[in-house]
Amino acid sequence: MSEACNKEKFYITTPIYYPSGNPHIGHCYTTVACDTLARYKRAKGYDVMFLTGTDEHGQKIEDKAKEAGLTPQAYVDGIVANFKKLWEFMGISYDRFIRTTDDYHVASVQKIFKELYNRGYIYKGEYKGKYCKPCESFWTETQLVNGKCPDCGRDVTDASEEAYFFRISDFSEKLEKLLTETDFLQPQTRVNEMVNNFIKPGLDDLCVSRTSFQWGVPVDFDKGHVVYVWVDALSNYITALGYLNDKYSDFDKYWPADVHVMAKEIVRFHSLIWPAILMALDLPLPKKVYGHGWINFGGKKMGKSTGNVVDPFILGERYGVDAVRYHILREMPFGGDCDFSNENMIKRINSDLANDLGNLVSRSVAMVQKYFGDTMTREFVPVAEQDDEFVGQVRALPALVEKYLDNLQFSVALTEIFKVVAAANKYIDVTTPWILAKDEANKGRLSTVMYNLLESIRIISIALAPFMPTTMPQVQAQLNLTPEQTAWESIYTFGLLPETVTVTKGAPLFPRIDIDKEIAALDELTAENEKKAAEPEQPEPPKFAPDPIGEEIEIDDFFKADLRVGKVLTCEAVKRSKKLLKFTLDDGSGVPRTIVSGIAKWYKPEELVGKSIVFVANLKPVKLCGVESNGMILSADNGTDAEGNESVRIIMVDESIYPGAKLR
RNA sequence: CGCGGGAUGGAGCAGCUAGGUAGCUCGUCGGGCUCAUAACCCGAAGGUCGUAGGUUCAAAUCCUGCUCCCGCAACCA
Repeated sequence: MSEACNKEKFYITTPIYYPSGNPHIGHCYTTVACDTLARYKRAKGYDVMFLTGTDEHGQKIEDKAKEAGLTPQAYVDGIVANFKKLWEFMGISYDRFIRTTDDYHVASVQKIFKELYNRGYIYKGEYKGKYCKPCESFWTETQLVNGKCPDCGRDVTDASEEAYFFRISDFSEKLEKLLTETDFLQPQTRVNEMVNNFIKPGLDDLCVSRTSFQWGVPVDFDKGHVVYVWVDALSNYITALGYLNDKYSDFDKYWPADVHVMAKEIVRFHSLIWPAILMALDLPLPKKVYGHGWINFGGKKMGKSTGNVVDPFILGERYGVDAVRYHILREMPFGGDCDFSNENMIKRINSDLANDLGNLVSRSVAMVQKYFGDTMTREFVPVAEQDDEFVGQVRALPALVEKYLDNLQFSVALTEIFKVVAAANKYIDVTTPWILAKDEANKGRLSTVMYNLLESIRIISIALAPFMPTTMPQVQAQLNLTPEQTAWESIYTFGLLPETVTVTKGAPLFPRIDIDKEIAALDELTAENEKKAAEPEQPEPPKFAPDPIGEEIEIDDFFKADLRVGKVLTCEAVKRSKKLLKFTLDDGSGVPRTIVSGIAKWYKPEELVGKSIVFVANLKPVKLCGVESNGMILSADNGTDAEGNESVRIIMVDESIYPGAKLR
């Protein structure tokens, strides 16, 4: 048996990110959290597999590539390179990077799909939707724009597309048990959401193949079908270990995953679909799925704080990668969301990293040098009432850190570590080394105090190393620690540091940041970026490309639609809806007509009252968000504005036209 | 009555599961120290714990109504 076989394994994954745009601070949070955990487990002696990667298929990528005038592959290659660059920059120690366009993954997915089919969990059915003939595209109801094809604006027809479905409904009882009776899904608060919203109403079988786009893994036994996201993306967690492929061969070693980490919006897929797929394949389930919160930028402070700089490259360059890693892990509470602002980040860096930690190391090392020269030998002179509490606190730290890290409570673990940093600063105050140094008779006591400080710094540096992998080795270098003295297990032994220590003063670990100057600099940076972003827009006149003219129709087709003029009597927002406005119209009939229209984004209700508009009068009524709508208000797609937001304007007509007048 | 989360001193949060002196960080003010990155240490001011009721000897904590925020879901006919 090789040594590796005796080690316990730890398999941790980030989601595979969707490279439809460049990586941002949110991607960083998940990945840094995983990296910290991976480093911690490695330090503890686990055989760690840390997987990350990219999910590169699907319609959206196909579209984005077309927009950019690239092939989908070329498009994703570019963005994936940026992801990899960022991870290198952030010090992410992933062991493997999977791309869903990797040959071995594609081949495995085809086998998995076939296997699910053979087992009877995937069946061919019909995917009902809307079809646009000229575009040969399928759309779901929700993709339609004003009931028309979002691509060309032409009418769509009810149609069904042949598609394969996964019988997730077969697993709903098992899934409910998994979620409610185990701690599979963390934090627990997410469980209710899953069970109430998805399992209790009944799980619909999942559409797992599409024919409406090509950029995906082909279903090898049915031409024209492409595997639709779920089976393709989720199975990366096993194909990357070599499941049904020859590229790797450590599936047996690492599966099941110890934890899948992700942001909360994709918890649903990982806690319902993924376990169901694994159940269907008769494979063990991951031990834990952890959904963390989001980094928001909403909470704008009073004052004129303009846009925040959140580009991780810029932040890392200005403040150091470790400071950024520290901040996001410290700020994000277990399970909840946090608000990101440059101001808070700088405050945090200054107070925690520069003032408390950096300064602690700096003053301690400086004192040793000043009072003993570079090398100090400890003479053991304890003073119980000064030392015991402090040393006890340092000794208690490792257990706390491990407890919280094992539970993915990064911010709490950091809080505990920094309590010890504060205690060390206080210890200096209580023991007053500068007074001891004045009397040669106190040299022994002084050496004990300094030793205790250095030893606490050693332990702190080990505890922080997974969080701040660049800076902590610098701390350890100042104490000239050996690998044995920085090994994780050495954290338990207060007093491992030899009696004779040599120190080497280094540069400040975290230079203090002048907050006002820095905010000003960042604002300038932001302004520049905004200018840059705005400039190229200006030379080009606001572009408006009318949609192509639709299919030829007979005049009778036109007269099928009964278009009328109506005067807006009242207009109000529909409750619990973001997009809808509810109109009552005078349509000439004497009875007010109610129409609901999705134009809340472009008009305020009050500005429409009294206007004369055109509506389709003989449209079949439907309920929208609980309100019955009798018709459709005509509006024009008016291109996109400078920021790329689409614009929609209502057709308004001459006030002199009577309500109820028919258009032709 | 779709599901869920939140409302605690100027700011950001903890405390609520198992009711009983309201705690932390930042900021402000005062003091101490001088080893240190104008850093560190101590102290003080500052809270009707969203609102109205209820249970209880006792409620930030349990129950009910309400208001406001935020996610998810739904919704652009």
